[in-house]
Amino acid sequence: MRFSRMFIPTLREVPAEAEAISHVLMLRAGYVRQLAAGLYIFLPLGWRVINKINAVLKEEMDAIGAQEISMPILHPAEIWQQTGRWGAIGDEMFRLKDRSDRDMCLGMTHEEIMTWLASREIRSYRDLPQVWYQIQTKLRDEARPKSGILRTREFLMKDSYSFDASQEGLETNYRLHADAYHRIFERCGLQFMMVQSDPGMMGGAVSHEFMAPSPSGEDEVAICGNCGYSANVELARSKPPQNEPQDWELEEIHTPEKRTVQEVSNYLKLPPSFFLKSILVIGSDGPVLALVRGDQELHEKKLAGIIGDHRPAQKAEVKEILGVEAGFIGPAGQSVRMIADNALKDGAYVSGANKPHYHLRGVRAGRDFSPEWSDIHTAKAGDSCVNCGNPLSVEKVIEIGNIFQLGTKYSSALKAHFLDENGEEKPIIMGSYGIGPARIAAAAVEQNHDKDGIVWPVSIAPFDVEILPLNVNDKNTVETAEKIYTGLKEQGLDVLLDDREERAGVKFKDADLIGIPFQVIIGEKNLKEGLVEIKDRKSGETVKIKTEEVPEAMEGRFRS
RNA sequence: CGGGGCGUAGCGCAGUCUGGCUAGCGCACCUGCCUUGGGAGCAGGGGGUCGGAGGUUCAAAUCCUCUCGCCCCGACCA
Repeated sequence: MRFSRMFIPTLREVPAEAEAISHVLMLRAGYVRQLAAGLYIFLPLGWRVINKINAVLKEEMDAIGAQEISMPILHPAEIWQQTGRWGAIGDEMFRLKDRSDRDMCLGMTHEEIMTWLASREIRSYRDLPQVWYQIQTKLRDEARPKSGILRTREFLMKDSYSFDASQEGLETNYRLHADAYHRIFERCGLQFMMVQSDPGMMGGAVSHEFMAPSPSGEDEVAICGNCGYSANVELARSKPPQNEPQDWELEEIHTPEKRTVQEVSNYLKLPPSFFLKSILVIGSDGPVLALVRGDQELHEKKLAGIIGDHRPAQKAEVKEILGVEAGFIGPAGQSVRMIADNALKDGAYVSGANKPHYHLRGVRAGRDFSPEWSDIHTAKAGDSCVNCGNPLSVEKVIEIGNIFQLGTKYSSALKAHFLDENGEEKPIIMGSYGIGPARIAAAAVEQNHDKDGIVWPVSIAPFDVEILPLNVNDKNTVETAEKIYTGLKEQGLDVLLDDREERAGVKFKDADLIGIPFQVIIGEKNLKEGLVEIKDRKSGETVKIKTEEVPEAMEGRFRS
């Protein structure tokens, strides 16, 4: 491809709207343009990257026996109503009506439609297993699209769905997908990890996420460097550092106007970890007092996993339900439902005394209050691993893929049944598996760039080699460039020839910005000695070689 | 949806508080000359409903009201 004829609108300056590094670089290097919030155009370079990623996806999916199909994006509401998601999903679903006033929606995922197909076509255990996938557009009316192509309202997704006759079959397909995902992300040159995740509204019991560490990531994972435990902080369990044992007698302490843990902590000169934080929430079955240690944060989702949807109590409600104003509440003597974090099982604590301007020192679980126990705090760096005790670290990550064991949630709802060996009718056991190609691209840029621009992993770069004839008015330079260009193409490489009539500096800057892995630099002076340079974009290393050695040198770089 | 910021040429911005000449600067773009190893130089040139609507005023990019859009933080996120 000739640079002069390819649409590569590079920018010298950073567009004001871009914040995330991948966003800035992909705009500047001419890979994408924004149409509206969360809607992106992929320009020729960007689309080449996506296609390279998709090719890897297809190879690896085909390799585990998955079959590519294509589903509509426009869906009838009826099927979504049958699984209950028409009602369960809120504003995030794009909804519309067709000309005959029939409710429709735009597909945000395809469990429903895939299961609908299975329900009509699969009759017998002999038809199973099946694994179907597609690489296709999803639409979600995100509350807040952000970070360029990391979170958009319309995006491509490789989604696959497995259909099995048994749990063992599901587990096999789940493992096959996990293995394929490892190969995919490795081939795409990403640093990544597989972590336990919360299945959320997808339903099902087991799920994992594939996470690429990056400061632009929206998620956080807790990682144990010792035993390998890793999980999204949404469900990561941890043990906060233990307190020194105290032999406090139960005693009321006057704490005038001191309400928050921080205030009382300063006042009593006692670290927050010796406090017991009481948080009253209102659930669907009434008020619940959540108890966490003073240095920990309550995790809403973990609590929701136990009591369901809930909201914080208002000040008036606190007084009405517990008989004391907020800031001085504590578990001792209260009779509402209590859920306490495991960290509070041992030791003595300071809590509110349920009496204005007083706190209680020496409160002990079992003696002074008897809650239900669970892990409801947010895991944070420095907490200990629940498996091995090693300190956990917490990292920001981009979610690049996920896998779910769905079970029979969708097959039961849509009557996707099969007859087993005994002639018994059973729901198909399903799994679903997703990867976002654009997120792979963005994560690759986040993880591979320098001050000059993008440094693409070879496997997903838009081109393998860029040729830079520095002076296109020099006949010898042009002829050499053309010869090398033709030769490399014949070798099967994707080659970009910067044939523009630009000064050398401009070509160097653009080449580094665009980030193609190798540059062949053709300058007049070297050429007089029959030499050209090959630059490795990643290391910055340059070697001079004879013109006729270029094909061999490039072959060597791509053979490995 | 809550909080904050921004909207002036393709991009980056100044001008807005304190209304007043023909709306300005850098880059990009076009023409010519020149130059060709890290975003050159000189000369000339094109490009603007100042996000939109309404209002105040002799006069509005600037003040007022409404509205649309984009970004960031939070909530949300199948």
